[in-house]
Amino acid sequence: MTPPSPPDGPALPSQYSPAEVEGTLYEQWVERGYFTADPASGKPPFSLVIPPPNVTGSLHIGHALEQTMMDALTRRARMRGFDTLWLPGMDHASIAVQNLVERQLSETEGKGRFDYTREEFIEKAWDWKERHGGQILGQMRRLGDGVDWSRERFTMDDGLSRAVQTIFKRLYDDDLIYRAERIINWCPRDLTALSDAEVDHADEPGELISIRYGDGDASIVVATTRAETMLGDTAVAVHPDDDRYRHLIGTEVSLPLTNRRIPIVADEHVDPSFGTGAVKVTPAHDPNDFEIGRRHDLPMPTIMDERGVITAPGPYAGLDRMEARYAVVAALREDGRIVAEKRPYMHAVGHCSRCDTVIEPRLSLQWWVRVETLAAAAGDAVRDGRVVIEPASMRSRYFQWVDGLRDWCISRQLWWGHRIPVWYSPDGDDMCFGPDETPPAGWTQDADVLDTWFSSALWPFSTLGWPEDTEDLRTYYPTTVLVTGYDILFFWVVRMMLFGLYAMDGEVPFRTVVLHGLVRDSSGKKMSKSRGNVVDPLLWIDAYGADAVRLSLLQGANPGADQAINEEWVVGTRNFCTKLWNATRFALMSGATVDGPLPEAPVGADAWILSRLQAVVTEVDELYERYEFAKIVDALYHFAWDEVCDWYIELAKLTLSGDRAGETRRILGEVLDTLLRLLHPMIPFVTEALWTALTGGESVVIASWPVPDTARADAEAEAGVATLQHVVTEVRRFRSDQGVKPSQRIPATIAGPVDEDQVRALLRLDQPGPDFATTASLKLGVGVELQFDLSGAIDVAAERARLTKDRAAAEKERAVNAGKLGNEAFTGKAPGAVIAKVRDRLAAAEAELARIDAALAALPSSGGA
RNA sequence: GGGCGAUUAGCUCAGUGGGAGAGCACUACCUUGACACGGUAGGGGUCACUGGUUCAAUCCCAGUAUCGCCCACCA
Repeated sequence: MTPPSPPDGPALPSQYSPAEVEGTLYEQWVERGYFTADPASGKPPFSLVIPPPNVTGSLHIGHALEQTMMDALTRRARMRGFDTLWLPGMDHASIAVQNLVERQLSETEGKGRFDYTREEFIEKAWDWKERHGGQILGQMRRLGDGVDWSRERFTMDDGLSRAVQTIFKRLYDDDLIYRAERIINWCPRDLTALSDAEVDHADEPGELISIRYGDGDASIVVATTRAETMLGDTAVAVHPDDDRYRHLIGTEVSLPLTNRRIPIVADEHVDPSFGTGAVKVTPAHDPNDFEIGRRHDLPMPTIMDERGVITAPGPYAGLDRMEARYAVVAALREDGRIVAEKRPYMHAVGHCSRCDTVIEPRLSLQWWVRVETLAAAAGDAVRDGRVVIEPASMRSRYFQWVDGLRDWCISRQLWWGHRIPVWYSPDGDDMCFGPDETPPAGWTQDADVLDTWFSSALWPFSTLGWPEDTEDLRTYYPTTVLVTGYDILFFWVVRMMLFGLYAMDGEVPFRTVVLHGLVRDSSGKKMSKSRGNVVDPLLWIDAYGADAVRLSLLQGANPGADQAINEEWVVGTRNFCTKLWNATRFALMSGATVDGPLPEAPVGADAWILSRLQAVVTEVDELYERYEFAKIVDALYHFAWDEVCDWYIELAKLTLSGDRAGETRRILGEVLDTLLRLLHPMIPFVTEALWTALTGGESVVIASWPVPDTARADAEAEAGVATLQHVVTEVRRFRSDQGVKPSQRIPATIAGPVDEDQVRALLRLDQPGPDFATTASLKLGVGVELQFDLSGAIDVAAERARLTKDRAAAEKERAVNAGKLGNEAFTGKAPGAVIAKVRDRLAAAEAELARIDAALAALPSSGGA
């Protein structure tokens, strides 16, 4: 018998090689325009923007996870008939790029940033961007990201720059952007202000120094962790109700090491129970002290420059702040001023999230976004469900951020970035200008640039053409879904909410936010360069294929939860791809067909697998709605491997040579066709190769997403296969216990409600011959009985041990359920369904006991028999 | 200092008020014509601890311990 030749399509090599499979597929997809959105298509839109990676970055494992999730969502949506836009692009990464370029210039030309004009430096930065930036874009192609390259954007391209300037002016005109002198977080290394979000706090051992200010009755003891700041003290504050100091309020003390006299003021902010209850006040170098200074109209001398070098006149001028700290403490000690020193003193210290330098609070004139009304709108949009955050457990984190938001410092003393669109007249008047306006001659533009996150916050609409009223903007905004890590909820998500609602007249930037966790190494540690435990996903892609990397990441992607990954798991998913490969090869060899109607009334395993197939499609759809990627992988993995490969294909081998072979060929084709389409969003390459080979179709990328045919649900067929599986498994276990090799054929009789041919084939049981003599029998719980001629002694001891073990389990089951039914509290209060279930289980356990007892009694009494 | 989450098999993690699960790892057997990147069978867990609620708790509540994360202007 020769099977019909397979349908047209690329021939399938016998070995799965990821590199060969993935080869040119991606470029082919791009060339064919599969990933290009078409607002004129008439299809409903499905849109999402990529969280723009830094232009400096390369693909790391976290990107790989995030992008695979997005790719899966996008590909599925496309298959479901949506006009799908996944918009790619990059962020200009203001500080990161500037630091890189500075370092490069210092290495290659031995010059610093200020050896260049601003224009020259920016030119160098663009140069760098063109030459070295965007490495990640090529890596995204390796991963298989189906993004619309025709719509790629960059946060500093012309359109986005217009968007930045436009919204700045609008906010400025609405009095939502203002300039003010306040204490900001200053990085003495990067020489710029930072927002609160760009400061990382860490508990560190420092020192707490208690210092006596003034002398005798008029003295007061204060404590500080930053002794050098005393040079800028302009007061000592105590609580107004503090009896210890009430008499001193309004008097002055002399500030040690200087000859200044400073007042003692009363301020509610002071906590009388902490320390001595007296606080030194350095208004220019501490946020609290600044507020106290404002309330009491204190002078606010700045005592160090932007690099953290002391400028206060005197012996400490010129010292770095840390050197000054030691020098000041030493001098105070010599002066007998130090009352106590606590060392180490653990306290939180702020660090620059970019360069880890200790932040210096600094009085500085900066630009701010007034967030109160914007944040209220952003909170409401989630509260009233216009934006859904998944998983729901992350919502509290969102509210924690958005409800406690303080004004956002947006100016940065950098060169690379969007320059603040405010100009100053020679007289010092300032005015904001929009992109199409020209400032008067002689006016000069503000020197600062904007926080990188300012432009990122516009990403969901600036990339679609805003402020122009474009077809893309009308079609794809609000975007359908945003996929990002929970660690970026504050930096990015909150800010997109602020600006999206503001710029788009209250329309949200995205309907659903899907937050994924962080990828950790195999021992659960956060990956970081300094730990040296980062893995380069490209190495794994080279070794095992993009599909394997993608699937192993999705396999661990439980909503909002961090996950660990290691190479073994990538190997595991590669093996799964191989399994699919071989299953498809089998189908092709067996003449599986994919065209024409399915058989109306298939029987046996054919009916069963169609029933299971439609159930799996339904399950996968439901899981996608909840973004449960790990569970989708689990469902498909087990369906493919356990049900399709281990059972259906094995059973199909029988029917393929029977008189209903045509039906099986068609259903085998249907099952694999559907399975490959279900898997395609997650493992696009191997499914493309297999699906085109199987079906001869153009591409699975544009194939339709499976629709569950609930009419194929067949409880009877499922029960039939369940019985078969039970019988086969039990007999295999018996054979294994008896040490009978799988290859050894055994004559046997089979009686009961099960397909005898299937049992014989799967278990290698021959028809009983004329000299058949029963040496062992198995009576199974499903009403099936088999008798074997093992032509020799069976291992009675092994069989007795097995049965005894089973009996113990059955007895325990019987006792537990009988106990429950004998408990009036249970029968009186438990729901009827639960009681019925317990009754059933008791009956089953009793039957099982009877079966085992009979089997035990039937065993020969001695081991030798 | 607040807040949140976690603790289930050797590892990484699902899970549910009523029979403890998966993957990997492990053991034994098997070159059965899709696949040894495979097949079959198997071993392994007082579901962190202590109390409480309930007919019934791995699941709900309280407390304890350990770990993790987020927030924070107590000098």
